[in-house]
Amino acid sequence: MQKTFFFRTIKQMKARTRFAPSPTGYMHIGNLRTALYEYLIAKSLGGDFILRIEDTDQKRYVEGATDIIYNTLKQVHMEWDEGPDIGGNFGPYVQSERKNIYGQYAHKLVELGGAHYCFCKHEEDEAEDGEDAVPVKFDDPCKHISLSEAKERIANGESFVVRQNINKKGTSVFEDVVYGKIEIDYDELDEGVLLKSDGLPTYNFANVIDDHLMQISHVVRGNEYISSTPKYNLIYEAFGWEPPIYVHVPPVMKDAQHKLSKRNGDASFQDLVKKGYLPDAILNYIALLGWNPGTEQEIFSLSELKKVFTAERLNKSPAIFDITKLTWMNGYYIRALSKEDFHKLALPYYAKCLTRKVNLEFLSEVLQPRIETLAQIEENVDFIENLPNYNMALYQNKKMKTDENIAKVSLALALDVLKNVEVWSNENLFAELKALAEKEGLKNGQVLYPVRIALSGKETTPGGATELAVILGKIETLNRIKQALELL
RNA sequence: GGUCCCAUCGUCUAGUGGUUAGGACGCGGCCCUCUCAAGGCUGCAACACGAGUUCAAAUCUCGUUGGGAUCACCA
Repeated sequence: MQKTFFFRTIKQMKARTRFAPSPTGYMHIGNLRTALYEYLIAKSLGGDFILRIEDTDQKRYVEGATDIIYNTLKQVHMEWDEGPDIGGNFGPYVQSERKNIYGQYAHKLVELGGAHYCFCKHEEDEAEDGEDAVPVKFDDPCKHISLSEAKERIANGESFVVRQNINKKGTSVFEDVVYGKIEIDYDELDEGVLLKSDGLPTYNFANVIDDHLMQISHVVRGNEYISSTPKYNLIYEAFGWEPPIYVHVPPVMKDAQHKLSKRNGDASFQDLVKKGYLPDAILNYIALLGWNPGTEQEIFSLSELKKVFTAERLNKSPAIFDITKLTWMNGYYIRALSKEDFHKLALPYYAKCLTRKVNLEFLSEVLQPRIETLAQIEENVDFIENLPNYNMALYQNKKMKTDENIAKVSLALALDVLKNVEVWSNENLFAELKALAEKEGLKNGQVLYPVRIALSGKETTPGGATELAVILGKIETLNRIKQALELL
């Protein structure tokens, strides 16, 4: 008996957070960061992370959008403990399937005095009175309709909404984990619609009902919800429920004055992945946008984050998304990959631009430390497929002490040597050409530089002369040198 | 406009009354070097402004300025 009680208490105190995106077909970076923080709060406290789909706005529903949500979370390995696809004890996890629940609670809230029925006609597009338009607080005449009359009109089939009552005077105070104490006058709150005429709830109502019913302990959301939080508290209060712990997070910005947004054409998680960013790197980067561990460590795996994350170290001020730093971090992750893993990731990119048979394994080795996004592969390997038409002036290099004349001589010498090389490895080729330079009284660069140009036709290449030779293979290497000799 | 919130290098940030204001990205230089990278070393670079409290303020208070959010049958 005692034991059961103890267990139950623990269970009720368990941390439970929820990621509640609406299926708009776009995984916003800011949303993903919120999801991460929700996940980390739950997991750092040994709790559960719940996925809930907020589709109460049927106008915004996009086909296939939930798959994007599932796939994104899977790609970054944020596994959810309950959700539409896997179920759980607090389902359903899709708001449109919870319509009846909201209806019941909405009517109950009216009985409790926290809301009233409203029959006002909804103005679709209210005329804007120019820039001076000062929103006037809506004073709902329906608030004065008696409950019995309202019920009668509803019974007669009249269209209605349930609208919140704000009867309190004075100041609402609540505590937020990141912003601290927030005070807002009840006068500022408007009596918003809770249940729409289509019978579905607005976010303002659904989130309260769901968060309570699903026993969510920490509500994490954008700070744009701060000003309406007192309204939610009023609903909790009317029902006699305990409000959750609030964690409002600042937005992720594109620049000092604009949020990162789909509307501005800013990159979504999918876009970044498409551009060659690694999911792990993206996740690591956004974790640090508004949070820091208090140490100087910056590279974190998800499991490391679970260990060190605390919501108390979340920042209050907005953070600008810096693609340059993400790119650096992505490069770091690419370099940290095993040879094999990098090669696997590179393969699809090779397939897009290479048909020539070359040593792809070795190509991957030289490429790995040289690129910061997988998309940079293409620009680095283009010369392999087709030798570009290059200017002979490329053979001039002061530091290497070469020019067209020296190139002509050393390429001819190199050709003779390479023709007879049997072991076509980087080490061996380098040793052979170095020996050649020494024998001929040339500087290493006077041999190697022209060879590299002859093989690539480019000023900069991923790898030196002998590395390119290994990638291209013996036959193509000899061909390209012969070709260069003809041009010179 | 009312209300709420925010303010340290260009960017992400550390800092909770006494620091040469630290780190990371980026940028410059040097080393290494078969080009370019990677790696190592190094340099430049910030407390928005003004009062006040205090022996002492990036840190506390007030104001100013700047920015953001919110005021939907969207979330």
